[in-house]
Amino acid sequence: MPELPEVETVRRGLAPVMQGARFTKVEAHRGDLRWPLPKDFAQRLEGQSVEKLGRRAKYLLADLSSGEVLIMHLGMSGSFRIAQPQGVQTPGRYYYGQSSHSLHDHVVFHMSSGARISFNDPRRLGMMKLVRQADLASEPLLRALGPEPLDREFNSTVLAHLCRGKRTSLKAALSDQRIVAGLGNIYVCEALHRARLSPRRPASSIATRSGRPNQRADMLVDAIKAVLRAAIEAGGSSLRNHRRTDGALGDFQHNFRVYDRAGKPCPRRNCRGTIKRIVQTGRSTFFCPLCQN
DNA sequence: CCGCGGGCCTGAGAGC
DNA sequence: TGCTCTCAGGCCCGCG
Repeated sequence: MPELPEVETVRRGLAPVMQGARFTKVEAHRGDLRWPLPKDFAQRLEGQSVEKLGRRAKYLLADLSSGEVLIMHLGMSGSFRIAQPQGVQTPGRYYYGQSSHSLHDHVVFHMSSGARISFNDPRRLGMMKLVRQADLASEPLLRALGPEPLDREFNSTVLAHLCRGKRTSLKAALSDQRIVAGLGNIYVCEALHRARLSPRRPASSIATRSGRPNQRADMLVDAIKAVLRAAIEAGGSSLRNHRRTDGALGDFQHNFRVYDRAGKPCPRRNCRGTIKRIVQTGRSTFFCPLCQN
């Protein structure tokens, strides 16, 4: 499921009930996620409080009072749902007892804030891992990640430099977490359409031979930032599994310009093209062959 | 270094 | 109704 906007939506939902709260009880119903949970997973969390819930790329990072960091990834189908205890009922929320815990709720956090947080992941391609804070910089999952696209430091100079000399396609380059961290199949397609760039174009073509950004690089960076901001604003995109932590759907899927719109007219003003689906590096790419060059 | 394909999993939807 | 096939928002690994 989740790309940067979905993960950020989840982070914003979880932060109010996790930050400053303590794990009073942790249930690991299934430990065989993408990688097995450590045997002492629950014990290492129980009693610890969450000092901060952050995000890096598509990873959620909970800084714990123990000096460890809980790294969480939603894989393709992971989601978190918050249930509030009876007594602090808010309309539209799920409550204890109303849906106790369902088939794919593999991990459940009970927090001192009163919230019960369930991690649901049908395909079990998600993961959780505990590492020492001091080891975070050398953590293999995070070490090679490229810049955060919404940070100031992500600009056309940086992107052009990273794409310099790359003969691989723009689509593949933007999907590569080492070049820019957090984009996935949807937002790469959407950003390229907004930037009017063909997904088939060589990545190197956004840079001059010496690695300086050209106009295409400027367009692309603006498009990436714009689409991610808009998607976060909309609470992410709900196709199959993504939900906000209160169970509500995200809204951004209604704003897709190309993703999953093969055969439909290009939404760009005055463009008479038809959205096409092709396969690149084993994944569907959607684009308008007329206005994306 | 690079691209590609396979693998990890389950479930939804299409077609027969 | 039920079977089979394909595909899905991610990412790691090994091959050539």
